[in-house]
Amino acid sequence: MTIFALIDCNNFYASCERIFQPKLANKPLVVLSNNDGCVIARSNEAKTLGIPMGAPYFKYKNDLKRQGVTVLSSNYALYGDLSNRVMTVLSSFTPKSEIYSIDECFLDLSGFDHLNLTEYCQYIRQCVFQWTGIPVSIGIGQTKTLSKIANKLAKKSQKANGILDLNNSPWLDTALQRTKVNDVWGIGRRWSKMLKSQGITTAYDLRETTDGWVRQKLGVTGLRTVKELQGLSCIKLEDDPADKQTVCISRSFGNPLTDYNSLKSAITIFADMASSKIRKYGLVAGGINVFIQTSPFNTEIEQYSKSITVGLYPQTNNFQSIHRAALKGLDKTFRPNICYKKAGILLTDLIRPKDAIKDFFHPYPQNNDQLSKAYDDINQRFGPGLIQLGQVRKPKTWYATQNYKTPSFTTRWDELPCAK
DNA sequence: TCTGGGGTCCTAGGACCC
DNA sequence: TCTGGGGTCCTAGGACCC
Repeated sequence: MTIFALIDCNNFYASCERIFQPKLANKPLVVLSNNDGCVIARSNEAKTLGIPMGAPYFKYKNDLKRQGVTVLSSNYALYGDLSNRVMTVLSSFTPKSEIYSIDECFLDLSGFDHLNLTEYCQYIRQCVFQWTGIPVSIGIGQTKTLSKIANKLAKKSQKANGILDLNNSPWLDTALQRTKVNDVWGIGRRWSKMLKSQGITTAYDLRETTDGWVRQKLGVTGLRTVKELQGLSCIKLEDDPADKQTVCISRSFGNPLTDYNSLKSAITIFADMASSKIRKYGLVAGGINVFIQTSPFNTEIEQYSKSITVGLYPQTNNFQSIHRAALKGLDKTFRPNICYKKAGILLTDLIRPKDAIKDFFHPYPQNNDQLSKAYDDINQRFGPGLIQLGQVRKPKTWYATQNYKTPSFTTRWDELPCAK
């Protein structure tokens, strides 16, 4: 029998910001998305004030000010670094673990049941807090889905003190009854709406449905979720993460773009970022998808959205080849006199170069050639974007400022915190 | 004025094969 | 008038996750 623990960092981005600004402790705090567009993280105090997830900042700006909420732009360098630290600590407690997202990690606790799991997890929790400053909650269950539910309840309950073990627990049914169906991992907005219309409102109700009905209404994915609720583990621990299949770089523009050259400049930067990313993974791409679109929120203007795929053959991660293909894609999607609000590129069909089909007439897939490597090294050493292909480095006019960003405390020498 | 970014998996339908 | 059966591959779109 398997036993899973799900460790989830409490209000992760907000907690990261508080480490270096202790004065923010116990005060309402929100973190905004790129371009300071909308709220993507909230401290408990901000949640209590009723600020919803995804709230557009411009609509809530005055509210937030009035209520004394601290507003910060997102600082991914900081969050990424602290995430690595938390994951490193967690991986030392069990031989098998899976990093599930920037702030979540599954541990396989099978074989640990001679211990009191609540006490063991309490110890893990204390270590993580002491060594990284990040508070976490831990849920334990016989399947990943049940450990998710346990985690959610552990966060809510004062009594739980951050840990809830639903493995062989007499409280399992009660826990499922107290979990709304839309809070079940794998049940999103559409499905919960449909389920509620059928009188299925809790995780407990969902667990009691018949297989055939679920299979018909929710497909094999939904059936898997129901089986997991029943205690049958269907979603395994992925402790050896598979290579990525796609890598995407996209941004919304602070100010919409209409001219070809601005768009070209943006797409060039996206292509550079994406190719650099797959070089880091040691992968080559077999295709690139370029997409540009207007704002779906602006109903006044003509809507336009277009994406196009350009094949890369032989597969490559060379920055010039990917740049060339990206611009070819842009030429095919671009139409003049349109207000573009968002653009991006997607590198697809990613493979390891050794897995490429050998071709008598074409060279071996290009992987980390000297020029690309020099390019990465320079940008790594002097800061991203120092050199760019085919354009003079200039301010990104299309990128609105992040007005409330804290320093990259842990990843840049010139932004280290200073003790006075 | 101002609404994130990056992923995965599944399914349905069309093109094409023998 | 009558028009098989079985399969693969690809793509677009829809669902979900954080």
